[in-house]
Amino acid sequence: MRQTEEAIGQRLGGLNVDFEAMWAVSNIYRASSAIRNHLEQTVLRDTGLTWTGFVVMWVVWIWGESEPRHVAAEAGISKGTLTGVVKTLESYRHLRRFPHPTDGRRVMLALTPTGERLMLGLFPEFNRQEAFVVKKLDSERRRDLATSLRHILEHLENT
Amino acid sequence: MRQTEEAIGQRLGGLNVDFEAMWAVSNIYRASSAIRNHLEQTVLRDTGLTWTGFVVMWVVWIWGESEPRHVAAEAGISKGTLTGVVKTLESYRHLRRFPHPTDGRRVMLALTPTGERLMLGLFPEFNRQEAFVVKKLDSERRRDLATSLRHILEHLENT
DNA sequence: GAAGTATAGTTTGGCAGCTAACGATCGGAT
DNA sequence: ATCCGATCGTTAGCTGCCAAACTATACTTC
Repeated sequence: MRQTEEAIGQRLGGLNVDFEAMWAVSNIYRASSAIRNHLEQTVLRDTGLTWTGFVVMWVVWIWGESEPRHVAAEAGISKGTLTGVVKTLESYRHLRRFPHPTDGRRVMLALTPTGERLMLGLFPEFNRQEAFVVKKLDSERRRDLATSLRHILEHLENT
Repeated sequence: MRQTEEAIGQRLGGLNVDFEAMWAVSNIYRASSAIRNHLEQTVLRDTGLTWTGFVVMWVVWIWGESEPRHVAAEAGISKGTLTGVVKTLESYRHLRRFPHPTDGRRVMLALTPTGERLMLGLFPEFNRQEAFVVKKLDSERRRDLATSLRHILEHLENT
């Protein structure tokens, strides 16, 4: 890691680089990948669920019957991706889709009983691993981290 | 966003949830996705490069001639993924691979002259967008953010 | 009833992401 | 010289990720 910083210093020394921004963005991305891998290799491994599959189930679990565009927005993925993930979760019998009562364009999503049971058993484990991930940060730093990231998200959403 | 928190409070109220950890992890992931999209839709769009394509070129640019497993580690992706991304970058003539002088198992990677020129023009733009991404945070918060994330990364790497 | 505009969700094409297994190569021990 | 264990990079299979285009449906205006 220190070697990396030296190599970067040497190559980019002559340029006018915003290193604070660079490290912030780089670390967000790397932490995100590492966390996803960690969760997929621990809690999610035996379920066959991917990170995104879990998140989609979680959103439907939280909100109850929902519509695809809303679930996609809450999960932070595109509608096209949501369609693909729902297809996968349907094949696992964790989630089902059915027509909207009055609008033929719309679709409703809900967890199956199997999916509900899975979430009840899985979420506490998932949350324990989330706590493990941030274990080295004290409470204040965790809140500051979440707050800074929310500011970034809001800034990008208002662009 | 506030509605989301209310729905979560209602569903998870009876469980013993570490909300700080949950929000920290969730926001890391969402910020990461949003940042990648932003960069792919702005600076990288006209180049045809993906986020990961850019990162791989950047790593080879910083280190000079490199080997795949090293580039994969620096870029935070698996060796299998690195092979696929290198294939894409080779087809764009941005990067080339050639045999290791003495070890038949190993491969060397280097940017082509075209790739070097692209990085010289692209990186300052990329870094400007990185600065834009974190624009709403002051200098101290940016450093704290990068530091907290590095602690998370180190913790996960030592598991 | 017809036309125009908008919305919802799906499909398409292409790229990325992982793990696990594989083939090629290397180095050490015998 | 041969064997064995380890390493390197690639391949296979599967899932996720996007934007853009498409089809079906809804609503408003005339």
